Amino acid sequence: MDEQPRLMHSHGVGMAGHPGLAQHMQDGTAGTDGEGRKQDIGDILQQIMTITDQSLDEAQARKHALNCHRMKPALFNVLCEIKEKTVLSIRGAQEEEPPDPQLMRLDNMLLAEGVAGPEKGGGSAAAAAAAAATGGIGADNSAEHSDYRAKLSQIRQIYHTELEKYEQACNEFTTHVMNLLREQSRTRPISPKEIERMVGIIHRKFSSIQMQLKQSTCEAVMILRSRFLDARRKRRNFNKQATEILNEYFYSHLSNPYPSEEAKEELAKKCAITVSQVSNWFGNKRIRYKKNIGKFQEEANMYAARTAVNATSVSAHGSQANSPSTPNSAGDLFHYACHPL
DNA sequence: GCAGATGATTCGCA
DNA sequence: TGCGAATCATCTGC
Repeated sequence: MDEQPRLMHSHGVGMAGHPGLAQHMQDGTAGTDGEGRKQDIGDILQQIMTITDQSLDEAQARKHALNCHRMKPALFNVLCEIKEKTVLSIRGAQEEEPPDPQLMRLDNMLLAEGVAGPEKGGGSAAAAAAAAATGGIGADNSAEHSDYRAKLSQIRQIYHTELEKYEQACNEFTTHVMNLLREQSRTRPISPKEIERMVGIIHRKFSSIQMQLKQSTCEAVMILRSRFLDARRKRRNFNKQATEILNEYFYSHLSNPYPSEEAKEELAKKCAITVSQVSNWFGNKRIRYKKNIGKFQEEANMYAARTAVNATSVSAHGSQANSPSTPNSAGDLFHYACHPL
């Protein structure tokens, strides 16, 4: 390709509006007949304007004819001058933009969820975090986690495929435009900066498409996550044994039904539930007992009786265990019943 | 299907 | 941060 025409250089001042052309004409490189010159320039411009309407072969032939045209250098100089003026007016318009905060947020979120960046077990950390947030340890967790992981991995795969597609399309389009500009630089002045600017415009367009992709990926992850959390909300009643253990502790500590952290941990272990479930249970129990002592009286009596039997048998064996499930005394029940929460 | 029971969540307070 | 209170959502027995 001919590199020479692409160079933009300064020109003398002469004819108003087209000083380069004037100088060019004055130094004898152009024709002498004024009307003929106008006609020549009119022709050459017309050919440039219509070159894209022609077939490839026709266009190639025309391009060749244009490149060899005797008026081409003069026209090229004029275009160079017009261009310089235009460039001055647009200079500074393409300064480096700061990174888009929304894009940064999306990137961070995709990274945190394990969708973007290196694969970290397909978002198992996120699944674990979601599970931890609900305080559940259910036995069926692994199945739900694997389901969550599978779906997240699917989202990740789609995201990366689409991203790759966009990047490929962007590169192809950029190359195409650059080739076009190089080709056009044979007939009109195009500076490297201008090409750079055009590439920048293309990249910005494609990055806005990428942002949409990132946004919809984030939405998909959010929906998946909320569905996962909703699934965790499904409650299961504790088994009878667990309820017995919790009730025994509650009624044997009626004067102060607030288990310590250690006691909660021990109860959690015995009942095969989490500490937070123990806390929930005691919270619910206290409030419901307080609201309707009469209704719970029978239950309280039953556990009090059981407490008495246990205490007797324990004392008979000469040892007074102090485990959370070991009831204190029936006095507690009386005290609590008389002094409700 | 309905009412009551029950585990979980949320919010305000100390 | 733990608790009480209100509320939600689901389970369970009828």
